[in-house]
Amino acid sequence: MTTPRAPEGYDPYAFAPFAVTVDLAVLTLREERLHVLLVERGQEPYAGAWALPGGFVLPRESAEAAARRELAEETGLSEATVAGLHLEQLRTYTEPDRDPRMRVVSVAFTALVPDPPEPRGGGDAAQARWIPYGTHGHLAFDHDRILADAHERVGAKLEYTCLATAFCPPEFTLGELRQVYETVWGVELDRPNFRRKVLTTPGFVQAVEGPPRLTGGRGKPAALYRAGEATTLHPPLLRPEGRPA
Amino acid sequence: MTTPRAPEGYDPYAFAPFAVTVDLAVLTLREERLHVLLVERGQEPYAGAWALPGGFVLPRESAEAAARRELAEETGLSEATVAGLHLEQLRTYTEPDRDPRMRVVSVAFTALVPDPPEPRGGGDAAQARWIPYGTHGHLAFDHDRILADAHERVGAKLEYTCLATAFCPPEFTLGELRQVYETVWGVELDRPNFRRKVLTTPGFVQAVEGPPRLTGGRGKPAALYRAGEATTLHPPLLRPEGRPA
DNA sequence: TCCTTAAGAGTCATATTGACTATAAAGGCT
DNA sequence: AGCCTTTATAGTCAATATGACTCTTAAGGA
Repeated sequence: MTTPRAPEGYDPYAFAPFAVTVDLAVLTLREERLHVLLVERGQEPYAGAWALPGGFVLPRESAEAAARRELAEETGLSEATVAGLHLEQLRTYTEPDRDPRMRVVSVAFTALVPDPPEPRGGGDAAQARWIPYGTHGHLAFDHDRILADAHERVGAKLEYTCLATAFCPPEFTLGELRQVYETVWGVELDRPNFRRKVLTTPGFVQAVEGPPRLTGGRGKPAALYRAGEATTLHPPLLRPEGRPA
Repeated sequence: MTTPRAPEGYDPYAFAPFAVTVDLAVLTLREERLHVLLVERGQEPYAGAWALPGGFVLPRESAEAAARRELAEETGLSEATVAGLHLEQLRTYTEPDRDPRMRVVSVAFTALVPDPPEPRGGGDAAQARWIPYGTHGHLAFDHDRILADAHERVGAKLEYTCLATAFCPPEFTLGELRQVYETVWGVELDRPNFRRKVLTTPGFVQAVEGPPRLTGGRGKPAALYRAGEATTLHPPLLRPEGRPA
């Protein structure tokens, strides 16, 4: 009846103080596999377990700023580089017992990184490493859930946005772009059909002028493309089989 | 350098306490228009302005539980009814100055309500009302942004999920379902094509047996349907014109 | 030189959509 | 009663988009 209603009637005793953190699901492609940046915990609880990188939101900082700061710290990338990366709020995790020590609300972000650098080991006893997605056991806290949510979200957004280019360097081949879809979705796509779809979607990619070709390894050299101005795909590029689960 | 890293090294002085609230964008359809549930603020700041309903998250409560509790309080619907409504986390708003008094992080939710009841006036001086979307002026705090984000999200999810049925009562006609799309998107849809799409999408709706028809007003009586078991639409039901903006 | 790998150009059948036409079945009016 | 308006529902047809393939080109490796 007299439960506090916000934003009227701020009573200093009407709310409990919460700690607010950010957790990052940092994804990248290495050697045709999806990898996640994980840190090994040095302290209890969950000492020795792997966890998503993250940290406290500072008193005068937004969650997004905190996430970018942590991302730079954990990956060793410069602030300027990190400023250009795709970083997106995923969801906020608020279960009262998600941290056994105290009430912590965590704003989770998904970050996509092309060309992953080796992470610098954390200043503490913890190490940070790129781990192939799915090969880590159970993560600390509710990070299994966060990571699964991130993977699902990224997979879904590949269908109807141009997100895939965020996994690629500034210039890329259509083969590399197709690899993104195949790796995240775990399926094989038909090359000619994928090519047709990408090239006929206005604004998805734009051809790079100049030396029109580049050879990476085996096979015929491929043309290079840059990300276009479009952000959404209409019509979408749907996964095979239909169901997005 | 020695910025606190979570989840290791919890230092009680390493983080500032935040207040955590929920804000609700409660949407419904009344008389072929999209309406949003707003409360009038009785106190400073923004006294007299309209705002989204919301309130503090209690010490042992998840944000989702807080949102459902607030939703029941503001709409006057029973807890059992509210338990069945579509409630979905939208995004978390964390700008340091979003509340001029103190640091408040707000987890925003979108709720969809069929058959809207008149809201009960709040216990305080504030009143709660259904307002046609777009006819409210500027809302308090960053609630303009939250409401716009909610509208955009709902519009996008209509394309590739079965969300539209959440706006409808348990049994509805295809005309009512089409109204949802037309109202949220602000477009007119071709009746026969819409019908074909809905009926050929497996699991979107299921025909109601028994008295196969019901008359609401003018025109030929329409058959009744219930929401099906499907949650996603494959292929999606895209907005006309392409662009989702 | 031959084999393998991948890019890139096409073809063809099918599936899905968008634009329309037509009929049916109600209520409101005159 | 007779007509007009409104909405539901059944179809048709052409334009698109997609999925499954084939074929050629241009590398690298053995």
